Amino acid sequence: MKKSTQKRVTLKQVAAHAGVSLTTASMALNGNPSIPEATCQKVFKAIEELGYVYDRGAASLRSSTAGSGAIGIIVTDLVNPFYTELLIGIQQKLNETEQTSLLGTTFDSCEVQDRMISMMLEYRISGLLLFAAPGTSSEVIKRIQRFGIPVVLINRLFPDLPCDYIGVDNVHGGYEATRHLLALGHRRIAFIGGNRQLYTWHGRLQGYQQALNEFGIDFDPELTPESLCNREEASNLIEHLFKLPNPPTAIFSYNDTIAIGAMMALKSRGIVPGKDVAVIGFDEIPEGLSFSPSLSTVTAHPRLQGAKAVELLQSRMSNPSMPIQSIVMPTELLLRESSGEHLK
Amino acid sequence: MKKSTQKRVTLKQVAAHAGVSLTTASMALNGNPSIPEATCQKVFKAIEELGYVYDRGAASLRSSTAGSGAIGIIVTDLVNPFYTELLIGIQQKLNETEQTSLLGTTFDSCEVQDRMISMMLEYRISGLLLFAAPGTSSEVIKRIQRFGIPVVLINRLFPDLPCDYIGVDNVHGGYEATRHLLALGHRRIAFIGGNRQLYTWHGRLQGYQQALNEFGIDFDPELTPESLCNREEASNLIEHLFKLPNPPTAIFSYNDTIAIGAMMALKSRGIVPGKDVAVIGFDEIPEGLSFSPSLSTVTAHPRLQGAKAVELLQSRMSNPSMPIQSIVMPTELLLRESSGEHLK
DNA sequence: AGAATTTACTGAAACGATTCAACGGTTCGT
DNA sequence: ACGAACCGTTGAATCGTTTCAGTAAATTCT
Repeated sequence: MKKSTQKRVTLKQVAAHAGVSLTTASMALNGNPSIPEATCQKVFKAIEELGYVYDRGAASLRSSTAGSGAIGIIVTDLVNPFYTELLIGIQQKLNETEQTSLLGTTFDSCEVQDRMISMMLEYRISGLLLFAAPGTSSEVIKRIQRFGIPVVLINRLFPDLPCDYIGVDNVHGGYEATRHLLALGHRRIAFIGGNRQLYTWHGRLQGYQQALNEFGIDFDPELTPESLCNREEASNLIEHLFKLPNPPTAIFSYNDTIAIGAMMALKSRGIVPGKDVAVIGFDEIPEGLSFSPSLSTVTAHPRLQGAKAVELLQSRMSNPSMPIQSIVMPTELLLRESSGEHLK
Repeated sequence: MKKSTQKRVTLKQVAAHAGVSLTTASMALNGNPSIPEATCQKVFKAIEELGYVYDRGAASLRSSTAGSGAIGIIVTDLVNPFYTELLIGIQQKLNETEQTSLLGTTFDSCEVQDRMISMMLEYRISGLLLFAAPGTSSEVIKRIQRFGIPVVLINRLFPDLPCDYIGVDNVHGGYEATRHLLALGHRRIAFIGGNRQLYTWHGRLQGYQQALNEFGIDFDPELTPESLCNREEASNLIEHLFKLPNPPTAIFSYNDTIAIGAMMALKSRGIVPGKDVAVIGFDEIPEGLSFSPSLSTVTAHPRLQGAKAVELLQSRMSNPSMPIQSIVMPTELLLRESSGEHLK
């Protein structure tokens, strides 16, 4: 019942308690080399005894150039496990370096994203990991950069915008997946899900087309239906696709979530993925492994990508004049059950 | 190539540009009713024209009682989709109310958690949603409360600690699941995974025992092996369990992640879950629906729970003297394929 | 030994907002 | 017509920290 919402202990009180000046205390706290060990000890002892906690807001007020030290993370949609995997990688890395993060989820809305960015600017983040919502204008990013805040774009590249970027090799991933299906003997291969608003979609489509070309197969637009990235939409796609007079025998899916939705829809129609129809996804989400049949996929190494994104941001933060980096991570074709065997 | 890391525009400049005093500008910004519409317009026009961004750090410096306005979220382990679901619910709610969040992931380590809490205190969060790591001492929470920061505990209740709490009815959930299995004719029912460090584990076990009692079945400690919450550990559990002279015919799993790991292990041994062995999980993660057989589970409505946790924190923040709340959400038995049919 | 440097520390001015007491001017009540 | 109440506005103090310029004592240099 004690209403002891104690007033915050300030550094001034710490200084008094330690018998030094405010300035000395501040310097001791920041490990300024001109403060001798003994004095530091006194200050830290006082901090301990009084239960002092540092006020980052006040601190970053004076040193106006640096931000609060926190880094912002904006992702579009936690519902897609790929983002969760990415976030896990990011958080693990941040834990290592003991950094704090502001998290925002846009749920694919640009307005929400704008609001989020404004908020983060108000909180004076020191850096931003941005997984841009579809339709994001490059102006939005330029605005952040104008405040001197480093930005790392994840999986979404803006032409003509000087900005660090990390992504995966969508073209090669799409190429490898499609090529594998072609090598298995498939000739009607669909590329399903995702949409042309997505930067990654274009790359994966390009790889798909490249492989088709190599095998001298004509591109059939009917086999590349677009969709949002959820299971329900994927189900509709399958519905539509298997009503065609000449349905596909293999499916390369924009991502794993869609692949799983598609496989569920196939199964409910009595079509066995991995046997009647080959399926390959993209991303590598954990669910792909537990699904029957287990999902063959082009892995983007999402956790590693998250970790690398943090590393990139950190090097940018510690060295603002470093040349712009564009990291394209190699993809890897992960063959499991859903891609099936060679056609007889 | 413009090195135009422009200096931050301050409210003072805005005031000058609008032809009013700093005080007036501040009040206009905060919607103080004593500022007439016309003046507000002038100020907002100036804000627009100068590209002013509010500095929350500076603002929260003066009004020392309130924090920065951001709320902290600490979860243990994003790898378990349950937490992701919870986080989705939290983020959706926060988006509605346009609040910013600091996210920390402890990966089940108390030291990391301590560090995270300290950080969040330094950033002066206005409230904390805490999914406490196993082994967390109640002292840690008391410390936060001493700073006058509202805390909402999720799924982990500390006896004798006056603190808001939201969780699910573990006992009833465990009871219903077990009872259902008993009603199907099962008599060897295992309760697998989780461990006694977890508050929720005890509740679920209690419900399990209660149901067994009701059917006059002796509790067999061999049927309640503990484990960490991941698929590999679940697999080991199955390995061990099905080496017993008298293996179980039904499994009630501490959570869905373990249930899925267990079912994968069963399948790889040629045992068909939903037919040879009944399985029921707890939580309701999306993966449970795509798995074959689809996972019967006790849903904790994770997204709703996340949303409600935010609501609870918000009411506490707006009304600090409100009596302590303990919200226990009802569970619901979600019957799908894995629980099977009545034994012949 | 006297000057120059170093060492250990400090006072005071920032940083960008909030907030309180106070201002002159209009309107109201009686 | 006089004081009270109100309105729109403002100057100045304040929050907790950093940082610059400066000081007095101790050490080094020549």
